[in-house]
Amino acid sequence: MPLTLEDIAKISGVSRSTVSRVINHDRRVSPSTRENVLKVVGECNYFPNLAARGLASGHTNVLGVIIPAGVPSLFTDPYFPILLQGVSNACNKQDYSVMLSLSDAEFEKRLVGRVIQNHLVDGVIVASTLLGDPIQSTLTNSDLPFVIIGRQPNLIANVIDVDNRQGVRRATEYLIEQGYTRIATITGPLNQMAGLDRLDGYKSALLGAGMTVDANLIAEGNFTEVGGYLGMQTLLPFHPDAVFAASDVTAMGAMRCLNEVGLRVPADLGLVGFDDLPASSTLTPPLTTVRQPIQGMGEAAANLLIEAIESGSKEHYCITLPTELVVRNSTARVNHYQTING
Amino acid sequence: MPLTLEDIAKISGVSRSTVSRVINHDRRVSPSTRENVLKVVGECNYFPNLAARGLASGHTNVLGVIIPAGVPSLFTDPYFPILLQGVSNACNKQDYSVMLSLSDAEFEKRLVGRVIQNHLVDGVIVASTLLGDPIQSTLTNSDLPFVIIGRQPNLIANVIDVDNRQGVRRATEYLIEQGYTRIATITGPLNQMAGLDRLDGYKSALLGAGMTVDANLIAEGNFTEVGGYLGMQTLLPFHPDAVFAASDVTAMGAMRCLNEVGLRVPADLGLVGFDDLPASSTLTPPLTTVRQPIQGMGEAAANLLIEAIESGSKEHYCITLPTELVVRNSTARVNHYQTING
DNA sequence: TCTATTTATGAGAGCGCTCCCACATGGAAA
DNA sequence: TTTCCATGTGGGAGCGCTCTCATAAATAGA
Repeated sequence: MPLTLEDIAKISGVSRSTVSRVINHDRRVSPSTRENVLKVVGECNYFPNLAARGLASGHTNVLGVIIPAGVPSLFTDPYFPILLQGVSNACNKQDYSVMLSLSDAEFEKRLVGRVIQNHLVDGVIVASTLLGDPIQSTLTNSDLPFVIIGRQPNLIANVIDVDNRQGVRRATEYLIEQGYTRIATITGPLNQMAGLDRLDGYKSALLGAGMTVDANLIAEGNFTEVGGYLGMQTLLPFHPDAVFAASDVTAMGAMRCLNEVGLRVPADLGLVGFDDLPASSTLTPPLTTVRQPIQGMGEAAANLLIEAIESGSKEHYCITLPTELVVRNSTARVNHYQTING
Repeated sequence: MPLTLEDIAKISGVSRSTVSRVINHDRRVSPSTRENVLKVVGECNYFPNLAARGLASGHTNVLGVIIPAGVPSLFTDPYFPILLQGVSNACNKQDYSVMLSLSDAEFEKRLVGRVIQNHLVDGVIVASTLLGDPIQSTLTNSDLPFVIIGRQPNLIANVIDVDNRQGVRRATEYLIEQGYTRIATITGPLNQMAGLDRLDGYKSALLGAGMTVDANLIAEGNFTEVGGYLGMQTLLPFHPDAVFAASDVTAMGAMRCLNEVGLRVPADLGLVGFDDLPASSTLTPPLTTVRQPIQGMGEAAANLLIEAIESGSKEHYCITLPTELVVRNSTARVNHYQTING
């Protein structure tokens, strides 16, 4: 039988209220009493019953993380584990716990209702939503605080995002500066804002440099390895000399395709990814990529949500984290002039 | 303000107790009353407050999933997402929720104590433990039901495992049957039982076939891509003609290394993995591998845990799921005789 | 018909906590 | 001295459920 507040109070020779104040960091306790109580709490290995606390106080110190069904990259892209680790780290630091809700299509609605309504969580983080996902309106209509990762059009909410458009634009500009002229892209899923924004960044860089956007050089992918592989296959007949892949995993798929047909990166084609996954620096060749702080996004989302919960403020914040172009060997353009004449 | 049991009772014209019985599937309610109450519950979109339920009943219908710190493959191997999806599916079906505890090293002890002690979860699933991880004894000493994925020596507990040894033995035997004679392995981390068991299966197949175990043909890996890459590098000087990689991701790393030095799979080397990840069938060449039902393990763990929680039984079950050798092109041994003379 | 048994429902206590209010102190201000 | 407020502490109510027990109604057995 675990100890209760009452037990700790009795042992420390104070009242239940005082112990409650101590464990909730209430200032109105004398230092000596506090110290004494904390000692007993430590010795008895006491942990408050969160159900009771939740019932009495109306909050549980639990954040929900919802990953909607129908995200094809869930099983192949380390994006989600890394994001979860970020959320988890931020929560650990602030004594929050993480409730994970991986909905499968079948239970999606029931699940979301349950998570939102049953008062188990103080707020939710939605990782990766599809455009027009009903979860957005469900959450907006509830009065549960929430944070969405990845901006959504027309949605006033707490949003953590990364500057997809600018990051991709910079990467594409870099390819242009390197002298590539037939720059293709394998996009992300175009039912996600991140996919659209990255495509947009690619286009705007080309247009900004006075180049034209060639629909033949745009292949739709879905952030998966297989998507990258297939996308590269459809691009091949149009002879691109560089490819921007909308995620590192996509780039890996593209690379596999290139290996198969005997094309070399970067000798025959330049390749740029997006994410900067841990694995990307050890690819052959190491991948030039747009780094986004995935773990940082998880942390930021958790922190913003906790802030919203604890302040009770109805303000909405939209935090856009910067990206950074990481240049590696996959875009080390061979200087043909030198090669031919050297 | 959300509705309470009391509200539903008032609206339906019955007592709180009756509504409680209805939502808890208690048989002792007349069909007409039940139907009536259910209608009101549906119309009002009522969900019970889980904190209150938890407090009153002592259980929360929440399972904890603990992934200990220090698992290097967490971010690179889709094993964990797939496992989580399995757990999640089984939980969704039985109205349980999943509490995820990704401990980082810093907070590990506190976190585990909190999860176990604070009565937020009815039981925990430990995914992947390192040998001698103190979490085992912590859990054994608590009286919280738990299930460990992956057997542990000298641990009497609920265990879900896969027949690593037999699966690998079969795969290695297959390599022997194919005529490979210098069969190497890149192991998993040898501080995990799965790593040891797979190595053991490899050795036993060789010995069983009257072959010798050559320490030069054993490279230690850690289930990561980089581990596979480095492992392959250390094996190369000893000229293996086939490699069993202890995970598919490890095999991918090995393949990258082979590509770099210009060795071809399967022409120059046979390669076998373990897992059968979704991506493995689309590699070039498609990977021969030992399939383990990762999602099934997650489901089995959740089901076993829920069973243990609801029965209150102190019995321990050890469920070992079967593996299956999936033969693909990465072990399509070239028939040299035919090649030379054909 | 009357009691024994079953079945359906309601009332009350209490799970372990938080939060509000009441109450003692002990100085500082009047 | 009295009045005031700040500070520290204790007591009580009550969060929304579940669970045990009591009671009412319906059925069965004598």
